[in-house]
Amino acid sequence: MAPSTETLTAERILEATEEVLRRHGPAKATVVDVARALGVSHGSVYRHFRTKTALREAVTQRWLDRTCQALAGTAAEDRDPEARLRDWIRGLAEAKRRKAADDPELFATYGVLAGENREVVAAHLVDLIAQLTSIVEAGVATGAFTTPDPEATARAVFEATSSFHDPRHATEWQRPGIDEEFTTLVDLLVRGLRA
Amino acid sequence: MAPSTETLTAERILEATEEVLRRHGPAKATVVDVARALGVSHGSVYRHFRTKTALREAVTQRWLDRTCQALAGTAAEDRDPEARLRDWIRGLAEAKRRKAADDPELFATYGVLAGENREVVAAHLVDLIAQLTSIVEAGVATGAFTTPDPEATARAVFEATSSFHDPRHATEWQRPGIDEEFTTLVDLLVRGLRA
DNA sequence: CAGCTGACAGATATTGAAATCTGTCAGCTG
DNA sequence: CAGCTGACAGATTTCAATATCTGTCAGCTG
Repeated sequence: MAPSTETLTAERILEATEEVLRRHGPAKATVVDVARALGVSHGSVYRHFRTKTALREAVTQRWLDRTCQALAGTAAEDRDPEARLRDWIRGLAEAKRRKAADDPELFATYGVLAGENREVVAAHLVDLIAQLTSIVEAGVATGAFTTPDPEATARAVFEATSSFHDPRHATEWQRPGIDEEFTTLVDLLVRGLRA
Repeated sequence: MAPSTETLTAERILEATEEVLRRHGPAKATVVDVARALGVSHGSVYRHFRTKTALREAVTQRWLDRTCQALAGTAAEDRDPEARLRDWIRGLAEAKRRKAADDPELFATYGVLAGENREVVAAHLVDLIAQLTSIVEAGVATGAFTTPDPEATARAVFEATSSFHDPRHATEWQRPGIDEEFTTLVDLLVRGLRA
């Protein structure tokens, strides 16, 4: 790849890393490949990321943050909490399904990265559950929902729907009738939440 | 291992296969190992199982059937459906957790086998969901539960609790507070089921 | 002189030849 | 003669030599 005149930034390295991961897959993507894609020596990459592990961690976080930001809107809106809860969960499930369907190889690659970076994933889940908690709390405030512990309930709703958003279940997202199954489950959960 | 005077049966081969899998793990367990453990030539094993794949399938089914049978009792009892539903799900989750905790390596081995034998697993899930459906139907009959489609609802309850019984989530079964999370989720689901 | 390069040591991955395994079957054995 | 054996061909796995990669750093460059 042609050397660039632009400054070498962490962001540019992360972009190149994602591209290299897309091309080569998680097993064969090397720091040397990333440097080559940027037209620099691999030593320069190490100036921005201490280790290959740190680079992979950062690219994983970047990927997860994108999902988080897309949902933050729904979580912060000021309207019917029940509808927002439905929209939020559906948004999460559909975002994941779309990514898995659009580029299965890249999705599988990030599945591997997620497995390598449990702590980054854990922090991501904390973020997501915090968003969901805020919706449940809003529902309790309007009297739409009843629960002694909104945080625990939000976690329960999140786990209950995990087969529709956890990448480990991605192979099952193609079966027919999955939309009906999802709706049945969300209906059941919402009934359990209601006052 | 000393040659045995007993007749060589499919069941004896399956027992030996499980032992070999326990000792060597899924990657290194060979048909020759199984034959050696039984004191016969590997040709004899092929008299009972057409291929190594068929042998692994059979041993996987045997393993899954044991769980199924343990739960069939709870599903068939004649008492309060709500309590039975709670007991059944808890029984399923605890059986899996116990196996994972007692012999993590063997559990991981069967995780690999399950991944290799999706169809066997699918049939197992059909069985389990049928059991759960019979409990939900009993609840609808007594008026304890309300649902337009007991089978779909049973499936929803099964999927909702999958993070507590699906082996792919086994790494999370050690975290503290998991019992409370399980109880919170089952309470939520039961509330949704009630008339 | 801030940022980059490229040679280097140790760690990791690739490769291809040798060893082992799978699945078959003609013939042995009780 | 029903059931088992063991030699065999082709497929797969192992292993050790070879190549590549990671992470460092002294020195170059703009």
